[in-house]
Amino acid sequence: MSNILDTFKARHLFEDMTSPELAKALDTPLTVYAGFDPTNDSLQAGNFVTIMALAHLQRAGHKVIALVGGATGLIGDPSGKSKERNLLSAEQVERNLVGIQENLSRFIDFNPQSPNPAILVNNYDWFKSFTFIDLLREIGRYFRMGVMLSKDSVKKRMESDDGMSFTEFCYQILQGYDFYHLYKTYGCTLQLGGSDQWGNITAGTELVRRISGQEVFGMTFPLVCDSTGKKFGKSEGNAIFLDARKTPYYDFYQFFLRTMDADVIRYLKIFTFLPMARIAELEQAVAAAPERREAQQVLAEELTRTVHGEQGLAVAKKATQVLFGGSLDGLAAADLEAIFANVPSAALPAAEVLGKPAFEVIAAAGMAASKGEARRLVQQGGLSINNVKAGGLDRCFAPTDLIEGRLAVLRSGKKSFFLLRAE
RNA sequence: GGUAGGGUACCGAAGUGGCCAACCGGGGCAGACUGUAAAUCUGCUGGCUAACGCCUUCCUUGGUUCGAAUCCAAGCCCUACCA
Repeated sequence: MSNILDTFKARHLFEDMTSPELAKALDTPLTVYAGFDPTNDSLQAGNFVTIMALAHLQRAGHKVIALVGGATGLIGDPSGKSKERNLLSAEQVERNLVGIQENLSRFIDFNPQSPNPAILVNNYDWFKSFTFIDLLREIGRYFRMGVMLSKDSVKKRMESDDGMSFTEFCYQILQGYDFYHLYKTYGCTLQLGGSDQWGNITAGTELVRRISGQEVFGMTFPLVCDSTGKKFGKSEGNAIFLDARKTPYYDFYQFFLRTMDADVIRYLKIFTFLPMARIAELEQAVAAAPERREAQQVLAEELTRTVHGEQGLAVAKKATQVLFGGSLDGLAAADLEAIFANVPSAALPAAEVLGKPAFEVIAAAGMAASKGEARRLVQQGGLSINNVKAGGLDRCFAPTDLIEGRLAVLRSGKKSFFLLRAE
């Protein structure tokens, strides 16, 4: 357990800590927490680092608290945001909590029967009855204006054209109080977060110190970017979700399979529990034969298995095999239905498909946002029907394009599939 | 409350009476090259249209004008400084 910090460092999970004393403190089991934003009913790939950090700590014997920011989510964290967020409704947050715990349970053990179960808390539970007066009297007096104003997240926003509202400014007070509350209630003495959370985390450690005189710790991990500097976790502008209803098994698997060579080893360290020796082997493999994408495959498999289980992984791999294996000949409509169970699809009356120009059909089916977009796609040769390129605006749907007379697999570009049913 | 500046397409940002569906950059979507990589190059990126073209747009509402994103008035919102 004493080398948990070394593990973090070796796996790119360590950026900074509030005090070197933390290294010693980690020799005995601590209670640690990290926060998640309930902006959605599913966590995203961007949350993986936090999740993995907590999971490592739990495995090392520390007590883990996952905090869902039901209250702070109602406010919106200004860190790293150039604009104020839309506020969430309380009911929305409530719904999102359920999904988030489900996601977390894939990585972190919440089972109360376990020897060291994690717990999930919602800060709305302690903020809902807090009055403005309570806040000012009990917490506000411990916060110094100079410190608050000098936070990076505040300074940046003040300098931007949009400025900052009081609501957002107070975010650090709420997050700071979270830490105090968890310290008081559960003896929590360590908060984890991304490096963008530094200001909020220190707000907490300082509040605890001022009120109780106790030193508590904060630790941050680097924000994960790919080698071109883009924030990790988005594919073609869309977030990768852990919930299969939002991101199908296939897309989830593919997202990791498409990882760049330059990133894949680092990702293996961060996002998997594979032993470092195994990762070193894979590093060799990438250097020797990058085109085999062995490391990418392992990465995609590991994560898909963890999040979606063996069954989800099997579906994703089968689909990958079929789609990148070339022809769809010999596959029954029922097989395709199963493989594409989570792919966007639409059903149209057969009369609106057969004999109609392909671009009109894909616009009607919703694969393209407008006829103009559909036309563009077809004109530029970006549309494939059943894995065969369909060029030309005059391309029409023929009966032979429908497998068993009812199904067509449409693809735009290389990666984006759409299932069309004719009824 | 005062003063100044500002609100243009997904974002940033030109345009300041007709040549404007609106320069340019980013992003996005495709194509070529590839290893389902990166980099690079090419096309597209309001709606309808095979196309000519037509239609709806430049915060809102009115107005001036043959004609407005551009001028005027009122309103809404944002920012900075002052109070």
